[in-house]
Amino acid sequence: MSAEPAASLPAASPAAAPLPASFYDRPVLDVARDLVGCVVAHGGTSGVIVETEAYHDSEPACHAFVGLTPRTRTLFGPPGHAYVYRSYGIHALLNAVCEPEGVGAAVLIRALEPVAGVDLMCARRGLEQPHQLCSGPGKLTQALGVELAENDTPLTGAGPVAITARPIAWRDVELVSAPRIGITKAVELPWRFCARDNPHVSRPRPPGGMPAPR
DNA sequence: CATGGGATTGACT
DNA sequence: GTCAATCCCATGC
Repeated sequence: MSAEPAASLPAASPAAAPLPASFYDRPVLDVARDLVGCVVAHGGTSGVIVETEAYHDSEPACHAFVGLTPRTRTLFGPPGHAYVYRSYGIHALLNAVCEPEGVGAAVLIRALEPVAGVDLMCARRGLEQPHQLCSGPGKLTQALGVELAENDTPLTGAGPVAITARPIAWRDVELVSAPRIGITKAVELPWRFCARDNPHVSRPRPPGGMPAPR
C-alpha cells in the first residue's frame, strides 16, 4: 500500500455534507484509516472518530466470515450503511459497511472525541468526565444514543446517523496501528487505527511511537 | 429446541 | 488482576 495524500479525500466543507457511498466502496483498511478524524453525528450529539478497527470476511474475527446469515445481511449489503449489533447482550456497537455489495466488510468505530451535545452525552452516560464519555465502542453508542434500530440505515445523509469529512484541524492526523481488541481469532492483524496520543482512545492505549504503515 | 459464545463495561478482590 | 450482566443468533441435535 502506498501513501495517499489527504488532499485526495473528500474535503471538509462548511456545509458538512455526509461522506458519499463511494467513500466506503473501497478496501476496508483504507476506509478504517481515513475515517479517523471524521465526525459522527446522531441524536443531537457528535464527535470526532479517534479509533477504528477493520473487519473483512476473509478473516475469522469478522462476523461475516461465516457467510450470509440473518445476522450478517447488513455486512454484505451496500457500502455506506450502518451495521449495528448487540455485543455481550448489553452494548450496541456501530460499524460502517465497506467494500462493494456482496463483500462482508466493515469499520468498527471504537472511540470519539466529543464535539457537540456534551451535556446530552453526559446525561445518557450518567457521567461528567469527558474522557470517559466515548472512549470505547459501547460507550460511544450510549453517548450518541445509537441503538439496534439504526442497523442498516444509510450513513450518507438519509438516515439518523451521519458521518462527515475531517475538519481542517484533523486533515493530517497522525495514526498508530495496533492489534484489534477483544477478539480471539486473527489476533495478529494490526487492523486497529488510533489517533496518535489522543486521550479519548480506549484501553489498552497503543504505544504512540510508530506511525501506521500504509 | 437447547446450548454456547461473544468486535464490552463497570464493579469488585 | 477477576468476574458477572444480558441478548442475539449460529450451531447442532
